[in-house]
Amino acid sequence: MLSDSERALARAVLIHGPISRSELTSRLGLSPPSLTRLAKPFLDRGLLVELDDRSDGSVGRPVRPLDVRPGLAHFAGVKITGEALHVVATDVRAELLAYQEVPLHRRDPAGVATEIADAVRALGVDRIAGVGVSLGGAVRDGRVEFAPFLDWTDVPFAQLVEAELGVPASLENDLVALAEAERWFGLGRGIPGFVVITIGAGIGYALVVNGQVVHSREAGVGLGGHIPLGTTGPVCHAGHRGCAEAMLTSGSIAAQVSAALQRPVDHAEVLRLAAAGDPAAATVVDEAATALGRLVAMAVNLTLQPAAVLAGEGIGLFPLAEERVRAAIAADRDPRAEPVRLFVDESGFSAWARGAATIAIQDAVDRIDLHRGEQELLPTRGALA
Amino acid sequence: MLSDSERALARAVLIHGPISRSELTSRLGLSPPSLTRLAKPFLDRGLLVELDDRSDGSVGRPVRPLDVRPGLAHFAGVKITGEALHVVATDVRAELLAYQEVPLHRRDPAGVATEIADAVRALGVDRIAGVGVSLGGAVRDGRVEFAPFLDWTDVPFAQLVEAELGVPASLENDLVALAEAERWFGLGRGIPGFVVITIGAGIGYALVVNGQVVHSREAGVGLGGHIPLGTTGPVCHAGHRGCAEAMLTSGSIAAQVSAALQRPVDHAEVLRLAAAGDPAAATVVDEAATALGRLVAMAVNLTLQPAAVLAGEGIGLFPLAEERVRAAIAADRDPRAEPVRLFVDESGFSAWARGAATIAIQDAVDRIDLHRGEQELLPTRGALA
DNA sequence: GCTCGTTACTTCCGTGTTAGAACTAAACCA
DNA sequence: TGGTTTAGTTCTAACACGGAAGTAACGAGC
Repeated sequence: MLSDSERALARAVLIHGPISRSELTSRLGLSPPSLTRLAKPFLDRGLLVELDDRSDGSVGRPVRPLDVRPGLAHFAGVKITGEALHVVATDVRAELLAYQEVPLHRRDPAGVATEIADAVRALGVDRIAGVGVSLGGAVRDGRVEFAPFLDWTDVPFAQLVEAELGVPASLENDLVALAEAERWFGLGRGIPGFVVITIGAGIGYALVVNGQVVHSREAGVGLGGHIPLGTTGPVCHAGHRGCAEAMLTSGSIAAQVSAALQRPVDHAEVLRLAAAGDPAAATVVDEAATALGRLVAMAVNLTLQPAAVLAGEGIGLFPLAEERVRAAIAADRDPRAEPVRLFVDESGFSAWARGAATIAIQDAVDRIDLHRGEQELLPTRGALA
Repeated sequence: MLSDSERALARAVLIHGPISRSELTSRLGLSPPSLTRLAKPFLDRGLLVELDDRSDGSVGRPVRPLDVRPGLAHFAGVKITGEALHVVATDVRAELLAYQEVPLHRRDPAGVATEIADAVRALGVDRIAGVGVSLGGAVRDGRVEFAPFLDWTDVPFAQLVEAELGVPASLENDLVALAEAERWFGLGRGIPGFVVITIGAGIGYALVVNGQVVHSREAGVGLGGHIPLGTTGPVCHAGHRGCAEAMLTSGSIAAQVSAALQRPVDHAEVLRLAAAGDPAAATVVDEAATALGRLVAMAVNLTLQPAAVLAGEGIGLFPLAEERVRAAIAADRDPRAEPVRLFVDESGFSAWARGAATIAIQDAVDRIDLHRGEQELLPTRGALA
């Protein structure tokens, strides 16, 4: 519906706005006349607005930056895990308006769709123009091809959610969605390539190269989890010693400390103990930090991308042992190579749902039709009611 | 000089030709009228020709495939190592016409340029339209920014070679050039993404994602070489035990077998001994094969690209222990993931020079001017004389 | 306080690229 | 011999783009 240039303009303003036309010309490689022509329909329809950004002191005519109209629409994002739904409402830039975790009672597609609809409605955010859903597994064209933790195969899940909520639903793999969020609105904004590593219940991995998330059949499989990182660590459920899963997942870290202390401790308590100086917890956290550094180093070495975004609910160990992580990266990296830029997304679980919302936002941009209808980003009135 | 569509057409015919206009429409996303219009100037100037590909049995009007005019031009490719020049002459599709290795006597830029010019002329191939030069190090815009093995810093080497030979010279990092060759004319043709791993005097690594070679400041540094692959192997010159360099380079393999046999053997002899069943050589080769498999598995896991091209002068060990390599890959890979497609370029040293020639070919395509001059791909008469 | 320079943006218009519709070309087939 | 199928061409209208020139809105300097 949008031409390539129109879509590029919409994305650039969404990601980098407020932004002047003159900066857009260099960023998009278009001439000033083209910018005027392209921006007009967006302004006419009220999708974009011109800000009155009065003189900043420099000479010349002041800029009239373009921005997305405030309050244009809201979006919902839902990450499905085996036990719960993590649900967010965001604005058009994926800024959080509300976040909630609700337990998941049913596992069948129709039941999950119903619970998603209830949870999104319960956020109490109006004017939701789209909902994004992400989960671990293989996803294509709105269908869940394969989701092991729910035991789903070839489920047309987007249309189920769409039918329940009455707004367009978008479906994506959870790691691809997270990578998209970091690329558009997150820590990776403006960086052409980076790896995304998440630690939590499992190890997640995604990759951005040349400003594009690598979509691969591989994305749903969790290949990063079994990279060998040490020879002394515990054994993961697949039988590898010292692999990423064994060294870094919350469960494995908690189990190691529990064994050392002879009492059950959970991951959060491990971090508290380590921060308080408990030697057993500190040792495990230090080992994990070294393993994380090795994983980052291998990933950036083999992808040729000298930047990494760390995220996930288990990333709390990073602040406790940042020096160890950086030392391990440096040890596995050629000193002539660029230093690795590390970005840590400490938002935990909500980062996943924010990723899902980003997918909904991206799809909404692609649905804009400048030649028809009313407020294109918004659903029919009362759809969520 | 060429528009985007013209360049896309030229590249598609070069890479996939002979190819019909109708197949080009779907490949380039253009309409039949556009194909007619775009192809005409190429045909008029004699750069492309229509083949008389008589009826293939199917119904309908027979196709008139487009192809590059036979014998349109030749290209030279030169790979510089510390001790020698590897020089090839090729046709426009980087098919080898001649190959020669000549020892390098001088190390200064002007001297190397002179020896390159002599070596290219000595090939005795006429109508050379461009020369490509590749070497290990950081390269940009025809300048060698940094080449440790020659001790060069910021040398405008392309213009030196151009002045010596009188034909356009192109300069590129050796691994990027090799990856470009595999992508356009080699084993990776038609595959959207793959990793390139070379073994020989060193370990080389390059990456193709979304049909594009990843150009990175990192490319010249050799980051793949110190990936840890085993705990039992020898120690590399940087002090890592069991890293890719220690396990896989020709020198390290020869040294291990020499130590075991108490006499000096070179890499070629190691392969002969291993093939003949010598236990010491076979053990070292098997260990190397396992390490190679681990390296491939890690690279494909972390780049999300389920294909790998293996090349380099040390790849002779692959046929001897292919099963070990594949077993090692499978062991480090999730069984749910796609099987890794392995391509082995056994052309040894000439693959490097062919990569350099590919860079010259790519640059020649970009130099085509349909609105001026005579035979654009060819240099002024007698330039090489 | 007027002009001048500077930067931002717009209007006008010519150019070049694109694809739809209709057409021609060249085969097989009944 | 005429219908069917596939390939490719011609004609033409739409349109996206940028160059040239014009307008807008500021600060600076006299």
